[in-house]
Amino acid sequence: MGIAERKEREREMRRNAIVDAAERVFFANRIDTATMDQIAEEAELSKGTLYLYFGSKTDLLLAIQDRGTTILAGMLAQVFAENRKGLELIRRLGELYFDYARTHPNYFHAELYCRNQEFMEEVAGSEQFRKTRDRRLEIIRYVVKALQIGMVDGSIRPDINPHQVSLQLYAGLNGMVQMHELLTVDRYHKEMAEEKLFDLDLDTLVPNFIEMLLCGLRPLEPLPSKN
Amino acid sequence: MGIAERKEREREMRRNAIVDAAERVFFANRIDTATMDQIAEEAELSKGTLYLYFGSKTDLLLAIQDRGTTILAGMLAQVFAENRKGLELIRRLGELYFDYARTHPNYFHAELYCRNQEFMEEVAGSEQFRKTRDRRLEIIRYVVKALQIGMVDGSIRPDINPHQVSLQLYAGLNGMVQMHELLTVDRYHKEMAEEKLFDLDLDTLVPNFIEMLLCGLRPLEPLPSKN
Amino acid sequence: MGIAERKEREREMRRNAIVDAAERVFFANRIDTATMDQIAEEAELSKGTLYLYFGSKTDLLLAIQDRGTTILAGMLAQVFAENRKGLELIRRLGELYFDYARTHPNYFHAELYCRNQEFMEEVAGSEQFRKTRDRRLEIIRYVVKALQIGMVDGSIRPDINPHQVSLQLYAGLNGMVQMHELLTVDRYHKEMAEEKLFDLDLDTLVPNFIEMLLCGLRPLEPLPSKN
Amino acid sequence: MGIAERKEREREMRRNAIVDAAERVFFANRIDTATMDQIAEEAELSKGTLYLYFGSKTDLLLAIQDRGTTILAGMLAQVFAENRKGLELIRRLGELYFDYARTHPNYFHAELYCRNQEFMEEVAGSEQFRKTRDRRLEIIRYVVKALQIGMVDGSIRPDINPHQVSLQLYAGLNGMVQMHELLTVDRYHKEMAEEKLFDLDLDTLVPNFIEMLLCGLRPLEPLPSKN
DNA sequence: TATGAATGAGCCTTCATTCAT
DNA sequence: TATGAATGAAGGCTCATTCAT
Repeated sequence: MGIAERKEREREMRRNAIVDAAERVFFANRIDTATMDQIAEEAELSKGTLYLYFGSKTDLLLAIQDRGTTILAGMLAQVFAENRKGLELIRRLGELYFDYARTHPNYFHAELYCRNQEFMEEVAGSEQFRKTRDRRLEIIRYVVKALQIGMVDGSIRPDINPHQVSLQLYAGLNGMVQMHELLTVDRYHKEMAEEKLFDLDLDTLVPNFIEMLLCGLRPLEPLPSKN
Repeated sequence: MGIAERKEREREMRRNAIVDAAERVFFANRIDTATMDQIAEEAELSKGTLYLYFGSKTDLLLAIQDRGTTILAGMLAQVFAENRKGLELIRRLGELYFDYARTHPNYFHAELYCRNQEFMEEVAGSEQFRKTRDRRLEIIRYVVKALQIGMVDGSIRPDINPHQVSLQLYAGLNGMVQMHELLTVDRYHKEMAEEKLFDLDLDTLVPNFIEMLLCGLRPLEPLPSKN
Repeated sequence: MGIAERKEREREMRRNAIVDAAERVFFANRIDTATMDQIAEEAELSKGTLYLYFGSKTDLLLAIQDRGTTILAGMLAQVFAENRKGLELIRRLGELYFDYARTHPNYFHAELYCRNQEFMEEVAGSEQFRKTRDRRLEIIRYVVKALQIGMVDGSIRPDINPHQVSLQLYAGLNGMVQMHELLTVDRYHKEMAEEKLFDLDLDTLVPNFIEMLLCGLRPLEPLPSKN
Repeated sequence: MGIAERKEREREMRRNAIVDAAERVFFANRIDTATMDQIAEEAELSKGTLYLYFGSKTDLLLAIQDRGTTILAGMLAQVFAENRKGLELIRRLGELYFDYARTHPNYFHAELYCRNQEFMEEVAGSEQFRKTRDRRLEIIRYVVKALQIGMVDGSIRPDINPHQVSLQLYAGLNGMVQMHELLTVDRYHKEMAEEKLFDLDLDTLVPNFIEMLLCGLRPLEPLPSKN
């Protein structure tokens, strides 16, 4: 018994070590220039061994993405521990997503890298992909859950489709955070921000956007209650 | 004189013919699998000639993106011809952006393909890039303009920073439309939509999102006016 | 003693089981695409164990070839049980070789696969190879034997060198049967046969060839006997 | 005009130079161990250039085979210049095939290497292959032609199917020459020959075999000559 | 201006074999 | 005896870009 378990444990550790090495390589430079040779060297393992644990370079990237998503899911899960109104939960989820993007820029960046038709077409069918996709859906389910809570406690309009809106919030916020990343990191957008082509405040850009989104969720008529 | 002009005209035509060919190739399959050989053959030109007109394969892609942006700018410009309130202009701009994505999926897709750190890092410094970037800013300036109009005519809250908000609207809507594209095209998201993992209506997803954004732009207190 | 014997017996059984598995894998697709991993899985054994019984992948193939040759030898041996003239024996041996190729195409094919300089160079020196080679010689000795019988009973020219001729018959027939296999199996030759590039009858091709060979074995002057 | 021709000529020369280099590499060691890197180095050309002229390593091998077949065809063609009876033509064709195998062992060896199901399956469909195959058929057509001549001039039985018999002669002789090559070159068969396991005379082995084949072609009735 | 032959670095993946346990 | 994780060399092929003509 113990022996099988130990083997399993060791295998898992090695798997993790490989992902660690892959992260270092993928994150060191541009993701698309990383090579399996580099990763093998970084992991102090032969290239063949890499393929013992991961079917392809892409699977490795997917595993990294998975780590990121797991971290994010962990952050979001805690929100529900506190007792809050639905709208407030939504705000917190949004803020945490932004926090995540800033505290784990590499993971966030890796996700962006993978989120395009070309990449997905290549990946479709991989086992690793299915796993990653499912974990991804979890994230959105948190939003659905928060919306439903809000619809019940009255902090959110009761006439919305929580599935539809969760996706809108997720997609919209994602676009905003992605833009924020580009403005922060990228030479081109940096210019735009710094050269004052536009008058921007990078610190409030995303939080304000979240507030903007929340406006659309609030119950339409606070007036009747006034009566 | 005439000679120089004719030469210039001819050069421009050939340039266009090359971009035409590049489009056909890039759009025929996955963008990332297109090769300069294919483009040269499609253009019935030698590979060397391609490099006489475009510094790199990337520049070619940028030129295509530029075409798309030009089309979009043309669509948006017309909005201002009509006499509307600022908020209404914003709505129209949003709707047109969505229209654009649906009626020119290839151009839209090309833009998405280019909007990532890896690609931009590679492109930075290219002449073509500067041109494309500027045209891109034009788009956002339309939003700024509409916001300013609205701030004056009272249809939009006066206490916003139009630069900041224009970017929020642009980025947020972009994220939403990108998601819409994935849901429409991609197997993975298609599943999500069709298998009813989520209860979605792809036709109203984006329009409703636009309305949600507008909520945040409306003047805060319609109440006083009621009194 | 009993223990040592049992162990030996068990070892032999396992060895056979491995060859069984190897056959299934080698014969399932193209011989050259089979891998030791596949064989190990098919044998429900670890790869390491395979190497406990066979020194190399090639040895495994050699063992398979050996099986084929053993089958063939068994078929040929029976010919001598019947009481026939030498020339008739030769005819029967030829026919049986053809029968063998048709009834055991996989074994025959494996032999062809191994019968080339490249393969043999790699194999030379292996124990398994020596064994296979010897069994192969057995086959030719049957031909020698039949020739000698015929030289005595007058059905075959007495002025031949039976060693030399046995090899000629073996090699010539082998070339013919190999061609027959290609014409039957291979797309390219199939074309040739079917598209009537050549007017061929695959059923009589080999038998007629055998008769052609027999012509050269018959005593030169049937005339004197006429007197 | 002249310019296009010169280019074409240069291209052909380079193509030839590449095949030259490929020959040197393929023939230096075992055919199956040659690599494109080696060939590129030998040709003092980049690997990429190789692929400009040949679609694959296999095509290169096919081109070499083609050279061999062309040489053989050239040798055989001359036979018909002389005025001979059909049977004599057949004998000459057989002798020349053997000559070819001895004077161009590398080409002959290359052909043997390619003549197996595995290789052909891989090659099927290649342009180069079609060319090679056609040239190969030419060879057999010479045999058909000689047979037909013999059937007319009475030196060959008139009741044969020349297509069928040509293939039998070709295949049979090929098997014999292949065996001769193995006996000459290969360690294993060499042993057999030298250790007197068999009493063989390598010099007469093939010629005698040809005579044996001819026996089957002669008109059935030498009887009339008795009159 | 136009050509297209040449480049050559680079890349992912495969697999027979070994060896510590 | 049996395992299976690890090896690592090998290998065919691609393609953006250059440059002599």
